[in-house]
Amino acid sequence: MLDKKYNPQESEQKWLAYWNDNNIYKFTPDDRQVYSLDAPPPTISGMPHIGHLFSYAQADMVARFKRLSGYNVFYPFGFDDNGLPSERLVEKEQGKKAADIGREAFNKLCYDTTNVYEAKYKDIFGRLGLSSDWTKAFKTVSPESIKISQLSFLDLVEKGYAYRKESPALWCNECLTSIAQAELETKTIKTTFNYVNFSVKETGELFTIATTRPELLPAIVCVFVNPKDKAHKHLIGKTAHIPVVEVDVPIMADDKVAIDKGTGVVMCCTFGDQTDIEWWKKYNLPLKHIFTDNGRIIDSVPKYGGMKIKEARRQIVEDLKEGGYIVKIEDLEHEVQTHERCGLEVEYTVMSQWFIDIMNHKKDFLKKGDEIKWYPSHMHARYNEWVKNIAWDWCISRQRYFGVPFPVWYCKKCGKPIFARKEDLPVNPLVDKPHGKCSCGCSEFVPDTDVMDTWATSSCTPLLNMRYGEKDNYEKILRPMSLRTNASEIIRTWDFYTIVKSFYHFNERPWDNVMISGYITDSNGQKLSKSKGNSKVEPTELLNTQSADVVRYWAGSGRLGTDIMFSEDTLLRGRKLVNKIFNVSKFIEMHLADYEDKPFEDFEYVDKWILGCFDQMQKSFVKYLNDYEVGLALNVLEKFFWNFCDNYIEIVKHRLYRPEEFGQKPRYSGQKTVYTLLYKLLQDFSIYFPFITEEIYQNIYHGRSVHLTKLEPLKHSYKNEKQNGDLMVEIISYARGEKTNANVTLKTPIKNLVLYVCPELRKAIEKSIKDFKATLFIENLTLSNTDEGYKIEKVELDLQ
RNA sequence: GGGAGAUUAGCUCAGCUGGAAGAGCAUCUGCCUUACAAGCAGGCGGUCGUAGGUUCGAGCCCUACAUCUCCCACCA
Repeated sequence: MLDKKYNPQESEQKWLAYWNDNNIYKFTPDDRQVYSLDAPPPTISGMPHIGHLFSYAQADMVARFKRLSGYNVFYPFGFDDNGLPSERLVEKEQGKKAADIGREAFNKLCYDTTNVYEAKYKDIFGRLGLSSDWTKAFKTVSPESIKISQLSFLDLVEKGYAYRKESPALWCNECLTSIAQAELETKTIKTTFNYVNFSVKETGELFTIATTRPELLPAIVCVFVNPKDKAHKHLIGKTAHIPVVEVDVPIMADDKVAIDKGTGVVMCCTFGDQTDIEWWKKYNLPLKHIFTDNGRIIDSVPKYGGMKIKEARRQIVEDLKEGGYIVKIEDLEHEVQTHERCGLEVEYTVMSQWFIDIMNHKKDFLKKGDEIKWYPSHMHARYNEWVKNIAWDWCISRQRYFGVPFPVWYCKKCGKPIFARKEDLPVNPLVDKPHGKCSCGCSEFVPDTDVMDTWATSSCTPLLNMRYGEKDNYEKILRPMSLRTNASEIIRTWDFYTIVKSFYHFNERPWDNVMISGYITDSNGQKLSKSKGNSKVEPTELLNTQSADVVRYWAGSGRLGTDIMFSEDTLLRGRKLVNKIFNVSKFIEMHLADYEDKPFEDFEYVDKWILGCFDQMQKSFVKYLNDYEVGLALNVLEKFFWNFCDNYIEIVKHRLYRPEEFGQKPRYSGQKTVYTLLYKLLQDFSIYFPFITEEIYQNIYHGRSVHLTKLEPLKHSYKNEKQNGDLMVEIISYARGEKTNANVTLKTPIKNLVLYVCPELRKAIEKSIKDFKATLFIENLTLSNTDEGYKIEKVELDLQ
């Protein structure tokens, strides 16, 4: 028996335990077709926010739909707990930098800290009702994951897609590591545009250069002008003298210089930006690297050596002013590249690092992208845009501690790398020794002290899921996986890198489908994020005050890929819906006390009408879900459900209550209808509300779990009753309106109802005459004929 | 500057391959009706961002513009 009132907090705990104890979501391969989800392992960089609930709940809805559709659903959960995000969390909590704590101690802190947070994540996502197989949960920093990441790396080395090179790289002075292009974030900052006079050594002529980075004056290796620039082309071939630092550099020509930008003369430093690197390579310019790894000017630079970058900037401007070289200084707001993990401006450095080839295979990555179905489809354009515009190979070396180590040592004598043997993985080169000698005969080695980029590991999630390289693996069933789910911000990282790896390892797409969710925005329409501090409600608080089912209602509303506002209104709507589901179930349960399910087809007219409505709804419900449109599917389901409650139940209740008046068979027809439809409604709603539907299902249908049932269409589509049934409801609605307008209760009898109806509608009403009269409390009904539709001639209320 | 999306009722959002503008919230009016007052029945409320175009017919298709959001590129 269902309780008088539903207690979500109690019930949700109960079913969580039940699902867990009975392995309801456990994945075991069998003869069913597998549907596999590659859901994002959340980055462990702090507590999750409600945006996480949103996108993970949507993925779960798909998993649940596929399970109900008869697939054997593979839906593991993972934690992305290695790399910079976790390191920064620990540094923040400790109030110390990794380098000050020391590698070993720091790594231990990272393990401990991420464990604590993972338990919290697991608790929150569990409570949200994710139907994940937690026994298949993975961590990207576990020995198994390290092994697979290293194996993946070695495979790329073998195939020639990973290479080590001394090369310019993006460098973060705050995190003390190199980073990849995908980790950049643009930020608008206020700065100054400094117009500085340089002179031509040969003629003494002055010309002006505009720069936002005067501290780079000591790093200038060349000055460029556009060969078509009439004002400056005569400078080409001459020598520029740089004031203050007193250095001479050549003046050269390049088409890339924009004549109308700044002064039309550009200083080329090593390195101030991407173009500098291009020119440096193109013209084989000398290298003047003037920054230290922690953001200072190197000591060998006279006067400015040892200063912090910004300090040096101020000082150089001062010195330029003093020497009379500054023409003017303008305030400027412009966009700079910052590191997404810390928000600080990035610099460039030159060092030996591991790269994965991106630039030579862009076309292949685009092609693989074309083979994947993107939902919503315009997200494909975002992917294409990123791949087309990417300018660097993927630098995967990070000069950090907590992550997957490179299974590589370098020969002390000749510097040649020696790789770990695959059978020895996972290895830690700092502890383990390589197998054998270098080809030069030397047997002394230096370990690679770097760790891999976070994305180098998380791009392995399909590999982790299939247990790549293991004997007893899932390659057969998970190549490719069915669905990747994530928010749009990581298309360029997680999605892209996963495609890269899948292409290099298997020459195939990693998944058949990608489902991209939108963002949660605050009441001003701005994306919720920790850095903006506009995420006010905590997930736990939300789940406690609203119940998981209601939170999921909110998460499941709206169109796929569309941003959604955090809205109390939507939560209220969810609360009402969940409440209604419980109440109508209670009503139905009450009328099923003596019900015995047996084959029966001779339904009453109104019963066929509602069955037909359901059938029609169910078709579009399934269609939407097959397109991953969980929100639109919920819309049609919800609409049907309220029609079921407010119209059908109101009609059938008289028949259910009073068999002596209506007869046993019509009552059974009603019972069979509500029994059948409630079951199907519970199935449909179970995708969104796994808890309350289980509660009701267990009380009325007594199966193992509603989540292990199978969606099946009705035997018939009951199309014939749809149109005239709808018209009858219209008439009922009109008559109710008359009662409401008269300020009387809906139980007020109608003394006389006079209708003109078309022949088809007349038949319908006559077939359901008892239901019709009972619903409106009609004492006398007069039906007259008309050609088309109906006309309500008279509604005479009994106002006694 | 490049790419993507959005713009529909006071608010939050649906609106399918073009065919008489929808829901919830809010607001107003009734109603304790043998599941539900966290309910039920009704009412008010919209030049579908602007301007053109295609069409018998446009919220939907095309063009331009405006505003907002997201992603990218711009450190000269």
